[in-house]
Amino acid sequence: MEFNKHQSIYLQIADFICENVMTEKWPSDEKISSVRELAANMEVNPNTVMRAYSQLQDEGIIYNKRGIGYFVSEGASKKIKDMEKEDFINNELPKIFKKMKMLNIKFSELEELYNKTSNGKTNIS
Amino acid sequence: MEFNKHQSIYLQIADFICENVMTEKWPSDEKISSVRELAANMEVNPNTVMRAYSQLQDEGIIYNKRGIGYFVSEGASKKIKDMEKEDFINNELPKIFKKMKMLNIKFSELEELYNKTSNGKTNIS
Amino acid sequence: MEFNKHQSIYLQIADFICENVMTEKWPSDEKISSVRELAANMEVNPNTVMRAYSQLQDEGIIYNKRGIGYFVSEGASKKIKDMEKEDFINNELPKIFKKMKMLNIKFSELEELYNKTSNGKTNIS
Amino acid sequence: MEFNKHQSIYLQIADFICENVMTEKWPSDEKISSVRELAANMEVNPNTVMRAYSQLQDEGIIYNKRGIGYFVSEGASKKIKDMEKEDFINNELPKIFKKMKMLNIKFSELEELYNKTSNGKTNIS
DNA sequence: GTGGTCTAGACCACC
DNA sequence: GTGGTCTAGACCACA
Repeated sequence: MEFNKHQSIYLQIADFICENVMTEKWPSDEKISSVRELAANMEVNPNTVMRAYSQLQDEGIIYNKRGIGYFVSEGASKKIKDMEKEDFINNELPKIFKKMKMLNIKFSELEELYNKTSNGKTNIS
Repeated sequence: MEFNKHQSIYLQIADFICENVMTEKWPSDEKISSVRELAANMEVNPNTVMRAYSQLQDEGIIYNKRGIGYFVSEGASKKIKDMEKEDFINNELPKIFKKMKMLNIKFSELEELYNKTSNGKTNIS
Repeated sequence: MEFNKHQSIYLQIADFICENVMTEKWPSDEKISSVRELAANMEVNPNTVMRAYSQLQDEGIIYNKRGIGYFVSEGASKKIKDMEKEDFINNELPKIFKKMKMLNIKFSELEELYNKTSNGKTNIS
Repeated sequence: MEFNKHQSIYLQIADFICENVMTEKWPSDEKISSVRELAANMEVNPNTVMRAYSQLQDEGIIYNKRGIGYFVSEGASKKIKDMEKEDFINNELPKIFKKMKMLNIKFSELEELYNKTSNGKTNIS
């Protein structure tokens, strides 16, 4: 895994896990990789993975069975989706729209770009 | 000036300058505040301002006349706009669209939100 | 390490590193001294070393693994050589030749001097 | 006049004057531009020109007649030539040769480059 | 342990 | 007056 240098690694790992949970690639009550295993895969210090897991546990996304490992919480997928959606609409979108105005990007251009990126992936729908 | 604690001060100063240059509030060849002066205004250490100035000089946004001060470069406004636009389209938008898909937000919803935020500013005036 | 007073210390440190990289005394992906360690060795403030490292990182000569340290970039040796060679041929040589003309030094004299300095090192060994 | 940003302006002005003296474009006992005049031409602070003149006066390259102006000293041309030649041979050349070795530039390449730059300018001689 | 940022204060060369 | 560099020492986030 490659890391963006402008964000801490543990947050990027947490995001990576969230994505897998949200898309239900890792469904509820599934055991996720052990700290050491994931650390080895990602070529990262186990402490760093641990920190990501702790944070997700605090947020209720995953839970821990002592001596066994970490598991995806019931309803975690929906929970993440709701949180992210709220953040997206209330915090991110306003910034995006503001930036578009500053850069003189019209909404119609956005539509064009959206259609371009969608093509080839979402045929027929 | 108030600073966001999640980004370094010198970068926020650089952004602040970029905004003034981009909007041409500070036109080409205009002298900008001296290091010490800006530092005093912002209640910040001169070294911190210096760091912002140095970076902007490296990027060609401002230039220095020795013993006199820093000045806005020719064409800096356009340069910043181009850089930001490129970054927006190539880096930010793909992330946004990806997120929208994950969150099942349709483009039509985006349009709605856009129109909402635009109202009150662009109507009748 | 002793520093020349006509050039800033951080630049001399950067040059020192470049030399070690160029001659491949420090090969690719080798970890270089930590900021504090080098600062202690050179009896210099860590900030000063940091500044040298930052600049070299901007130039792509070294890279950073967070929390671990700085490493020599892939191909840095060749990169430095190319940069220096280009500078030598395009910027330094023209000045040298111009000076020679002004001082009425013929190319044959240069050759003589070159052979003199080479002697003692390349003869018989 | 355009100034190199890596050397102080007053030194570049001094060099400029030396060149004119050395090539005898400005012969002995010729009056040179007044401080103000040169400063205006070069778009530079008069203090900066003054500093260059002072240094050249200290070195005996020019002399001052109070109330009248600065003049080129007797034998200044030869004097400069001798100083520069000595410096060139004893200080600059060794550095140049050292650099050539580091960059694997052979003397024959130097010869080639020399012949290239000389052509077109020194025809027939 | 690592780097990264910031402060306070100093000194210098230069304009 | 301007910028540029350096020091000493602090604090923080991160691995």
